[in-house]
Amino acid sequence: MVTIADVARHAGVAPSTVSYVLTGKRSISPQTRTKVRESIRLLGYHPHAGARALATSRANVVALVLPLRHGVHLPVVMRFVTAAVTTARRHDMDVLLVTADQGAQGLRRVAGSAQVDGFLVMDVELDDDRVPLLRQIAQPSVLIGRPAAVKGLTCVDLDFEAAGARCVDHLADLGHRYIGFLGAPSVVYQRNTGYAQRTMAGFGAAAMRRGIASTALPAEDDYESVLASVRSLLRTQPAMTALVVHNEAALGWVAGSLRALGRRVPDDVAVVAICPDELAEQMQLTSVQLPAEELGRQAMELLVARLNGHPAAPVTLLPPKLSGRASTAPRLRRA
Amino acid sequence: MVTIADVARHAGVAPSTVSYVLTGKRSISPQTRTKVRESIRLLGYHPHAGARALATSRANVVALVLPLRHGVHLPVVMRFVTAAVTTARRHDMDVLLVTADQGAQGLRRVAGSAQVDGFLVMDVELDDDRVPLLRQIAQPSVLIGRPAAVKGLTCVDLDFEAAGARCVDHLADLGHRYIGFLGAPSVVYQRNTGYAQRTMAGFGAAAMRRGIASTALPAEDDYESVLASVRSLLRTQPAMTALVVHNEAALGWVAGSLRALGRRVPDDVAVVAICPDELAEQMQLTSVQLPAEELGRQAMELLVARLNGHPAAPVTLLPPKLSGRASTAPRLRRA
DNA sequence: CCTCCGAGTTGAAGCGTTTCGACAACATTA
DNA sequence: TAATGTTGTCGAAACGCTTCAACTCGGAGG
Repeated sequence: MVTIADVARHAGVAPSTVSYVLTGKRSISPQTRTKVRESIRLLGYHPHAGARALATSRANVVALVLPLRHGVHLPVVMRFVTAAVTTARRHDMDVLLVTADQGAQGLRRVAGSAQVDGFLVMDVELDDDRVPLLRQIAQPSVLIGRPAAVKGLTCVDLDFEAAGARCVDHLADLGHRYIGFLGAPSVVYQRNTGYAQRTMAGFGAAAMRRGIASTALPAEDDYESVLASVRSLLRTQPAMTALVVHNEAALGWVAGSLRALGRRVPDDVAVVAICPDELAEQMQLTSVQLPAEELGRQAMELLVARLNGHPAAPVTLLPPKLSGRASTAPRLRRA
Repeated sequence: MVTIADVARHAGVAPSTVSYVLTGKRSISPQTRTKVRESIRLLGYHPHAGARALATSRANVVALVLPLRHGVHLPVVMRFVTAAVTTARRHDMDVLLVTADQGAQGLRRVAGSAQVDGFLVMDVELDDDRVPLLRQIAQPSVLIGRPAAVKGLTCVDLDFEAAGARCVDHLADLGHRYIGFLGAPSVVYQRNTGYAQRTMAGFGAAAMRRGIASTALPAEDDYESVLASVRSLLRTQPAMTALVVHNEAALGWVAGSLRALGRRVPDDVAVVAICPDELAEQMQLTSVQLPAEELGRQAMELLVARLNGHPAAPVTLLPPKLSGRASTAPRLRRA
């Protein structure tokens, strides 16, 4: 391995001078600078990351903690990952992959060994057992998702309340007055999953605000259950002309269920989904997107900022974006 | 930060003793061992990764180089990643994420700075510009995929020849005598993508071997093109009763195209896909799987073996597995 | 009884950086 | 001219760990 001493010898200067050329922390005469640069190039010198980490107590690596639970939409995770990595690289940082199955234990290990300078934790739930740990450790962290208590944390999330509301507004603007909501499986609401509850809340509040009748039900992810839920919605509210679906797994069965119950999309019932854009595109559904790239980028930027000592707001919410597609159409005024 | 010296002081021994307790490289009396262990636990000591890397010239980290090209199937990549990470952790290694867009340049940087002990490179093509570099650098590497020249490398791959052949055999056993092959978009064959060509080759050879008439065509990934390709296949070989599809993007249009041309699946034309299992499951297609987990696991095991100085075969091929589903059915003997 | 040996422990020398204080050499000010 | 900065460079001391050579201390072997 070629060391800084080799470079120094080759350039006829002291090792410290080489270091200063590299870091720019002291003024160096143009002559020596170019001489050193040349030696570095010639010898193919790369600073030893470990040595540097030891000397500076900075690893220039951040940990990316990924969920691998069954049920997370993998393409979205990947999108997020690439955005995060790209952003990290732009700040000369590398990314260490930590899987959520390693748990709080794994985080403690990585943090304790000073392998990373910070953490980016995806898929944080309302009551996440990693949060207390993240508060303890020396390294700053940024969370994707929003736990119950965000004090002292830095969280980034899609504004799910606004997303739910956005769906209502879109449908209301089209003339719909009776709207249904098909949510995640009931277990998702049972374990405290923030985004599901928040979407519901936003949906409900918006409907009230616009004077619209709304009904909500969870949906399991098989055809029979979806059919049952949709039937139940229609029975409760026979005049229902629009449906908001916040359940990726159920999405595939919604149109079929409606059809089976004698309703066509969008003529009889309009559908708006809250889901990854590619799914919506594939099924030609009007949808509110899950902005994976934007989340990844933002989260990493915030983390880098915190690493550089800048403060950050506890919560950053991304505004929802709605893309109109074939599953909603202007509602004709009825008699 | 709590250092090894702190632990040593607390336990009343020398730092070196603590180190030996940790690494087990010298015999330590049971008393001191437990005493030291206790101090470690009490103080919450974790060895500083950088310092360790510096002293041992081993980072205990491997780089995972991921493709992010458009067109790779993200869920498969994720599956692969999780298997690789899990396996790495089992050997007390961590994983540094490197995206392919950082190119050979990025690999050189990571290798040069001794950040990692080895490389796991996904999605290697026949003529990959990273291969020469991988040969040069100090760290060993394992490739997923097979470049043209594998001498001195360690590659893991699905046996695509066998996969192509397996499809033919399955269909031949069901009584089919005229089989078509719908391949990747032609650009994929133009740039040298090993797996596509190998599958074709295996398919063709098996057909010859079984005395079966075969025709092959590429397919672009929109409905019109797929339809055109299928029509063309049927025109060339009107007696065709089975189709092997090696094109994830086209998969969705195949049944539709056949239907549009008056053929039902599986009664008129049986279909076998070579694709990720979940896609096949979703569309109820008989398929040869892409064993992402197995590839990830095997690749990482091989890499770890090489890191420990064990030699490894240049090429490890995983046998294809076929899962029967609704898109193929036994062929009735015709008059 | 002396020597030799092995088990257990230690001190110190690295590993490759960064960074602080010191020091020339020269320019500026009083 | 003497005092005072400024600029560019250097030497040496960390940073926290591993590991080698050396040492001590019982016990076994002659």
